[in-house]
Amino acid sequence: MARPREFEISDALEKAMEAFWAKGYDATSMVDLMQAMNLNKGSIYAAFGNKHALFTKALTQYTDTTYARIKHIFTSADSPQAAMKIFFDKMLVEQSISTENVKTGSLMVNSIIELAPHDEEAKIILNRQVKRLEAVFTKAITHGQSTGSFRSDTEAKDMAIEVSVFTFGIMSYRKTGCDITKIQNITNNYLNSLLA
Amino acid sequence: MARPREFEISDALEKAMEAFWAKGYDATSMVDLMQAMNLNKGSIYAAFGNKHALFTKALTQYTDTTYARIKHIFTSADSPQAAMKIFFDKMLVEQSISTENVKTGSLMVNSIIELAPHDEEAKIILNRQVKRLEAVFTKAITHGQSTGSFRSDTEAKDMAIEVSVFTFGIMSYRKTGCDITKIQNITNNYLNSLLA
DNA sequence: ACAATTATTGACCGAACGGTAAACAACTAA
DNA sequence: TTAGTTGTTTACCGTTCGGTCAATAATTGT
Repeated sequence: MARPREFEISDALEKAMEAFWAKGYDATSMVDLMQAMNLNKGSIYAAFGNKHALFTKALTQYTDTTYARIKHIFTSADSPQAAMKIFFDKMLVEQSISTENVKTGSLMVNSIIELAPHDEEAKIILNRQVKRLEAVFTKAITHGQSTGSFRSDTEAKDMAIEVSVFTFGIMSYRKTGCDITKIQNITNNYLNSLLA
Repeated sequence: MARPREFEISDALEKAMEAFWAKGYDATSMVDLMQAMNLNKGSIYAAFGNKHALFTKALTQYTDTTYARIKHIFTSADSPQAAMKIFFDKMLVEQSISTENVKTGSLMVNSIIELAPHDEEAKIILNRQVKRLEAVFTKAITHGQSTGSFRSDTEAKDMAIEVSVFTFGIMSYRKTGCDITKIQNITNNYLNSLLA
């Protein structure tokens, strides 16, 4: 053994994630990251390799914890429509009550737009997240359709993708800085339109 | 009078816009722009001021021409629902058959996500575009509701915002590189769900 | 106590960044 | 023809970028 690390990897990744969330991958400099993580440049490189590797690790930690939280919502809620409502509510709150209000939108959607077209590694992580969230939606909608609470005029899988698309829309639209209560209203309308 | 400019301002802005569309504002360097516009650095600075001014001018030209095209669709179509269908179709095509397929998504949504939170000038241009597009939607939906073709259980204005949000969603979701026919399918479903 | 190992620190690197300016070229008015 | 004006070219500027490395600090096994 030797000198132990003075920080927790996952704490550092969390801080890095917040920095990337606030400014995007490109616009977040190593200096920004050093300040956000409260670490020297050398320590960051020793622990994570380089800026891109740091990003993919932070992004993976983010997608994994987010997926776990969403999955938990859908497995513990009383019904599919209750789960969907909680999901939308939490999603909106998560975007708003963060540090300094700089974390607007979703790191997933932000990163898809900035990086997916030309960053293969990021794309893999992000597409994986999209796919598994859609699987959660599909399962809930299928269940909801079988009990008659969800509309049955559309295949569950297609409806799940539509929910995904709508979610992406909310995440993007919120970045215009519009009133959150307006968005809550729109979201409630949309949710109701999914029900039978 | 003196030596005339050897290029057209709007042509140069169009080329700049394509470059910004492909890589985003930050990631597009002046060298990228010089190549895309086929202009020397000095000429660009003489004509447009600096990188940010070039961007806002290119963005304004883009939002203005796009708005004109969309407005034309809604004023010349046979009915509100026909207009909405043409709008969604055109929107999807515009994202796909561009040069080298690098222009994915929408410059408006891409820019909102990258810049709106911290770039006040860009935010003004973009919010203006969002607002006037929503006005077009609202007018069409109001008309559609009065003739009974659109659902009337939601206020036209709210439904217009929902359409806006859904459009944002499509623009973002497309960046995952998913199959466009899948998206067309989802979009058709969504459009039908707006009708009475 | 002391070697071995690993983390931290801070100075440093070349490259790329946005931006500037002087020299040159092309046009007009007189 | 020439003076005045403006566009184009190109070399150059300071700054910031991501990244490296040698020196130093902290810990463990023996």
